[in-house]
Amino acid sequence: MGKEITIYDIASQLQLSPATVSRALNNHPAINEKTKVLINAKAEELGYRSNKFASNLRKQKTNTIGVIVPRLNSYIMSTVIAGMEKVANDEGFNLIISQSLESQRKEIANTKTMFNSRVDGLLVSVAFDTDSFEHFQPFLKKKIPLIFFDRIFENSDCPNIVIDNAKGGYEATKHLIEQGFKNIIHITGNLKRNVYSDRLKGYQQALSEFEIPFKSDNVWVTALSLEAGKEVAHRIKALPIKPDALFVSSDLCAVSCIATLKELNITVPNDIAVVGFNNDPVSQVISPKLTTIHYPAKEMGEMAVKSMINHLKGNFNLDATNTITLRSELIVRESSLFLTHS
Amino acid sequence: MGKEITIYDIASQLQLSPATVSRALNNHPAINEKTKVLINAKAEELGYRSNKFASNLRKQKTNTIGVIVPRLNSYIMSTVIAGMEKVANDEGFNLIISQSLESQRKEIANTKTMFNSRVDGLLVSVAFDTDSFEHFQPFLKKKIPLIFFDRIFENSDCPNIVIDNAKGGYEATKHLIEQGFKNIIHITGNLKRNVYSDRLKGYQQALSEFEIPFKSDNVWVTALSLEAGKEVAHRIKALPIKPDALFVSSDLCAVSCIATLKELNITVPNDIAVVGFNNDPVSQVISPKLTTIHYPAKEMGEMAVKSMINHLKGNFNLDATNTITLRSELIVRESSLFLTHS
DNA sequence: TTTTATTATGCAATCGGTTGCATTAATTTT
DNA sequence: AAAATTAATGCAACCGATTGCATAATAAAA
Repeated sequence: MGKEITIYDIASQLQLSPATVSRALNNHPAINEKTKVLINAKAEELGYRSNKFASNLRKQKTNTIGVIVPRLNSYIMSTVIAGMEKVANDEGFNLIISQSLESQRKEIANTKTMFNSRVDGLLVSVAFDTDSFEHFQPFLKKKIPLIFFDRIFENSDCPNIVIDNAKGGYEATKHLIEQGFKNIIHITGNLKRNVYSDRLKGYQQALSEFEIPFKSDNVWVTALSLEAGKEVAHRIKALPIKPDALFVSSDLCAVSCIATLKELNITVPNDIAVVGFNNDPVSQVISPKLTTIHYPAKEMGEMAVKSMINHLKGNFNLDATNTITLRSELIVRESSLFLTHS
Repeated sequence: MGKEITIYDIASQLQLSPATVSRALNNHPAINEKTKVLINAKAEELGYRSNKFASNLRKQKTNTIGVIVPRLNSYIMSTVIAGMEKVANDEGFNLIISQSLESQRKEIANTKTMFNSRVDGLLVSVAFDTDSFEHFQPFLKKKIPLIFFDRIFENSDCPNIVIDNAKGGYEATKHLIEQGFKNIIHITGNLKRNVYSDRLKGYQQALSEFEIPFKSDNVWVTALSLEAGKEVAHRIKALPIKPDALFVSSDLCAVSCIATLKELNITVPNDIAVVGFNNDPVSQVISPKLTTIHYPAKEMGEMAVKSMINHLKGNFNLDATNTITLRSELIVRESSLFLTHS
C-alpha cells in the first residue's frame, strides 16, 4: 500500500522513457496513438495519479485562482462562490478563498498570502474601507491577472465584472415614484464602493427625471446589517415628517427594518413602501413580500472564473475587456405597492 | 523583472550553501542564530518567497485540506466555511472547497478530485442521498485523515464533529409541549442523515416523556427548502384536524411556511406555533420572530479545521477521539408562545 | 539507391527546496 | 597537549514531471 505510482513506474513496465509517458498522458501530438492507448491503459491499471507539485514546479504554474471577498457568509457572496466553485471544478482549477471581513488591513494580509501562494490569477471584491490600490500592485508587476467583481476598484485598469448598479438604483426608485411615492429615503452602504455610489446615482437620476428635488439628508449611510435595519426603523419613527418610501441597498437590512417598523406600528407598504436589493431568499418569505432587484450572483461567480481561466489559457485577452456587465432586474412584490386605504 | 528569488540566490550572495539557507528559513536548531538573522534579512531584502511546489514535492505534503459540503450557499454552510477559512488561513493551510449539491454522484466525483489533488486531510458533510461509504475508502487506505462534520457518516470509525441533534430536537419539542401544544408536526429532511434522524429521536423522546403518543403521520420528510415550506403550509391548510404546533428542522423552511400559512389565514403562533432550527438571521427579521435552536456553525468550522491540523501536525491523535459535540441551545422568541386569545 | 522529410522516441537538464550524512571548526574533557 | 564532544555548515541525492534538443526509424521524394 501507500506506494505512489509515478511516470517512471509506467515507463519501466512498458520499456519506454518517462518523457514518452509524460507526453502520452498529456496527449502530445508527437506520440503514436497506439503508444498513448498503451500508456493510458497502464496508468489506469496501476492507479497512477499525476503529481501536481512536480508538474507545477516544472511548469511554473499553480492552476490555482485566488478569491478575496468581504465575507463568505452572506447570501450574495456564498452564491457567487458557489458559481465560482462550479466552474473552477469543471475546468480543473483550484480556488483559494479568503475573507477580508470588510477590513482593508485583513485584505492586505490576504493579498500577501495569495501572492505567496503564487495564485495564477486573483479575483477580488473589495472591503468597505479599502481606499488604497497599493496591495494589488505586486500582482500587476508580476503580470498576474487581477479581476474585480461586484465591489470593484474604479480607475484601476483591471477588468471588472459587475451589474449595472446605477440602472438598478434607477429602476427601484422609478418604480417607487410611479407608485406615487415622493419622499424616498435611500439606505445604503459606504459610498466609497461603486455598488453603493452607483445605486445612489440611479436614485438621483430617477428623482431628477420626475423633478423631485434630491435631498442629501435622505441618503443614510449604514452598515446594511440586521442591526442597521433596526436603527433605521427607530430613526424613522423619531422623524417629525416621515418618508413614504425606502430604497434599501440590501434585502436583509430592508427586511430587518420592516420588522422593526412593524413593532413600532408603522406598516409596510401602507405607511411606508420598501424596495430592497439582491433578491435574497428572505425577500420572499416575509410579509409583505419584498420588492427587490434580482442580483445574478451565481452567474457573476461563473463569469468571473470563466473569464479568468480563458485569459490564463490565452483564449482571449482580458486587457481588451474593461467591464462585463450582467443583467439584473426589478422584481415587484408587495412591499412597494401603493394601496388605497379602504 | 519578474525574476523569482530562490534560496540559491540568497546562498550565493551570502557565500553560504542552499542547505543552510533552507534550514535557516525553517528555523532549524542547528543553524547559528546570527546566521539566521543574516539570512532572513537577505531574504527580506530580495523579496524572497518560498516555492511551495518544490517544498511540497520534496516533503510529500500538500498543506491543503479538502472540504466537501452539500452546498455553499446556505446560511449554515457558508458560516461553517467562514470559520474554516479563518483557522486554515491563520495556520498557513489552504482549503479546497467543493459542493456535492446534495447528490451522491457529484460527491463521489468530488472525492476523486480531492484524492487526485492529494489533500492532506478531508472534511466532509455528506449529501442527502449518500448511502455508500465506498468513495471514502481510498482515503482510509492511504491513511489520509477523514473527518465528518454536521452530516456525518455513522458507523464509519471516522471522527465526527456535530451538535447534539437529539438534544436540540428534544428541547424544541419539550418547549412546545410546555407551552401547551400537544399535536406537534415535525417537518424534517432525509432521515438517512443523522442530523434529521437524531432530531426526530429527540422529538419522540420529548413526546414520550410527556406521555403524548407518537404518530408517524406527524413526521413529514421534505427537502426543507423554501418551496417545501410552502407545500407544508398548503398541506396543513387541507388537513381536517390541524396541528397546534410545528417543529421544522430548518429556519428558512419554517419561515417560508409561516409566510404561506399567513396567506392562508392561519396565524402564527395563535393558530399554530412554530419552532425552527439553526438560528439563521432570517429568524429574527420575520414576524413573529422565530423560536429556534442556535447552531454554532462558525465554531464547528473552526473546530473541524483545528482538529485536522492538530492531527496532521501530530499534536494529538484523532483516532482516539470519536465524536466532538458542540453546544447548541434553544432561543425562545415569539413564534412558539402560547397566547391567550383576548 | 541515395537523399530528404516525417514521425516517434529518448536523453538529460531543469524546476527549487529538503535532508541524511559527512566534514570542519570550536569547545570541553582527560 | 591530545582526545573526545559539540556546534555549525556543506555535499549531493532526491522529490516527479516537463521539454529542448538529439537520434533513430520509417516513409517519401529525387
